[in-house]
Amino acid sequence: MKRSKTVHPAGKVTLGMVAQASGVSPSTVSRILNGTAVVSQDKKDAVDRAIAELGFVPNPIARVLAGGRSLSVGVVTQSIDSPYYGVALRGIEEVLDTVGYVPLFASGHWNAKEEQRCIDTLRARRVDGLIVLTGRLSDESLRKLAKELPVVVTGRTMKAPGLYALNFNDFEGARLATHHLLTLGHRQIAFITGDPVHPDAQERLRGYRAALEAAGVRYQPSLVLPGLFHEDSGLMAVERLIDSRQPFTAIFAANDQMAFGANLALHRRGIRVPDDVSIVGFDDLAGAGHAIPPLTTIHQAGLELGRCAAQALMDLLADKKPTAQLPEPRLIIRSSTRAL
Amino acid sequence: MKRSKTVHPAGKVTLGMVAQASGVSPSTVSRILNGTAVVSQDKKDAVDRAIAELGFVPNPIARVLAGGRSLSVGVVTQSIDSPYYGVALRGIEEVLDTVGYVPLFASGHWNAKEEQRCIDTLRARRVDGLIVLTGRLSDESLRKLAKELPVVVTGRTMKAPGLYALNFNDFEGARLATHHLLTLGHRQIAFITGDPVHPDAQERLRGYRAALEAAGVRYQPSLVLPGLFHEDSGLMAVERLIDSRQPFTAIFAANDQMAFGANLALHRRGIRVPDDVSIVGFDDLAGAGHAIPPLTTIHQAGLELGRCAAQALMDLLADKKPTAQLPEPRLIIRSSTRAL
DNA sequence: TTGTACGCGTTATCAT
DNA sequence: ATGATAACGCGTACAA
Repeated sequence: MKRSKTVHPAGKVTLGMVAQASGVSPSTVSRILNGTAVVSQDKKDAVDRAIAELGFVPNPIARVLAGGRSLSVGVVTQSIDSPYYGVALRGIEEVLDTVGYVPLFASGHWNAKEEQRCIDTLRARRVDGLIVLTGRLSDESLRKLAKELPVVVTGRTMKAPGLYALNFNDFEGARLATHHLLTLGHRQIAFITGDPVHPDAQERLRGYRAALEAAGVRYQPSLVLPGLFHEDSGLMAVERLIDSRQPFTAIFAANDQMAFGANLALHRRGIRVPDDVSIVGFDDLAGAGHAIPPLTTIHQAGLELGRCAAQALMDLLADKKPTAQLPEPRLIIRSSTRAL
Repeated sequence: MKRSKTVHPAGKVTLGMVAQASGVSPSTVSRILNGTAVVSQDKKDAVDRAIAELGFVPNPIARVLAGGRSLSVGVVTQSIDSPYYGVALRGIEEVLDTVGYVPLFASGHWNAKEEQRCIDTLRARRVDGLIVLTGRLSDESLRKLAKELPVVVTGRTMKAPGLYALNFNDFEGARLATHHLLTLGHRQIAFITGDPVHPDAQERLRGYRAALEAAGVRYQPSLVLPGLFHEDSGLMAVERLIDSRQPFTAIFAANDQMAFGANLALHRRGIRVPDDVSIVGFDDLAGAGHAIPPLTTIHQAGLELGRCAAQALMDLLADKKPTAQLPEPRLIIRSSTRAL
């Protein structure tokens, strides 16, 4: 058996060469490649063979310039190294890969202007669709965008033609977390909020209050501390809380990073977790299970988020109605909480 | 004052239109855009004005098809959500952004075949250069690759035309870590290795042994536990160590993730850190400072790695000799180590 | 069902 | 210094 020639990695072999080698016209090759029209079986076989022989790989650049699909989708994330969105990117990559699509990532850094720039760059590269992971863009600009190309957005609830929104049930997650603490007998539960400009942060606060109310526990504003979703803000919040001499037996942090910070603040003051105070986080980051103590938290499947978003976008691109749904938040009980 | 027209995000305005509007030929516009040749000031002014008026944005797709630069560079990382390489990606993004380049990320999952696929995909998209973050590709294939386009590779030491290699001093980092423990009076220092197929892992083992030797402490194979660079392997290594009843007062883990796992294993057995045993990690991940206790570790600037790699590639692309150098490893003393 | 001819937006080459 | 022209590799009317 003769082996076929070495595949040229950069794709020096052109569609035209394939056409020539198989004795058909370039259009026919193109049609076979894209399934644009019916082609007789024998020509198709000849072309397939030529493609294999020559190691032909379509040039995506030429393809898109000629008006075809780029088989790429733009992903606007906030920070390429975000501990939470990172796994979502992996989920996206995973499903795109199975259908021959390629993700193009760009970071908006929680800044509407930058996000818009990312989108412009991505569109200039002719992505077929766009996934926007949360961010600060207005619903309005997203709506407009969706008129130009399919868009999947996470972290909000909205409806628009050409757009699919995927949102977590932050309210329910926070309710679950607080309810867990309540069940353990805690009554003085501090809450470290996220940056209030995030709708998520507001929803989580609502969930906290709802759980309190349902249990007949009075809501105490002095127990809610402003946070910014990062470790240091959680740490400082707890230091302030301790200094305020406001008694508390548990802390619910609006995300794991702040829970880690809170945990450290407690540790520094010699307060034991969970013996003296319980902590629950939110997100279930990769590190949560290996923290000391392992953190009880709300699992917010980032991986699922990515997968669902990608799947929904593929549906949109195929003119199918997306049906992907995020799983409901789940309480993961580990070792940072215990009965009073 | 009349405002200029709304910028068309997708770039419907073409170079040809700009040429027409400013009364010059397309070639002249192109020349001005790329600085390819000298153009008279008045024509340049006219063109610049037209560009601004029309909100013209060059189409990168057409640009590259026509044989120009794509102003994009491919980055093959191992996992898009790697806690360590993630920040390197940020570093890359950061410097590319300042010079108008765009990164295209692809994940090789520590698999030479997949890495090669990534490279092919990236090259098909006509990236101007390539950054390969460590990985399993052979030096040989990298060398060949570098003949086709500029390549920057991290995690190995090699020289080849068109290629620039950037490597950490893993040996010195490990030596530093071990030496720190030795200085604190520890003599029975366990070492959790990384996956031995990584050259890094071998270097770190060498550094550990060298420090021991320099201090006149006997190397005990029973104190070195195989690990796989992730938390669970660190955890299991320590469980095995404890069960072996081999006495030890300190642990040096070849990366932070394994150190976290080790820490958890100790915690589960009621062994206190650093009171009973000291731990030092390697990498200085984002979470290391907020671990309980905050982890003493070797700082291996991932951000710098990314920045240097990007800078070196930009140099290569500009036909300049890259000079970027990684900073030497630094010992970060936090709270997981203490004198015996 | 298949082929021809043209266009996508830009850059390189060759004139001038 | 500037312009005309021909690629770049593919998709798609349109014609056959």
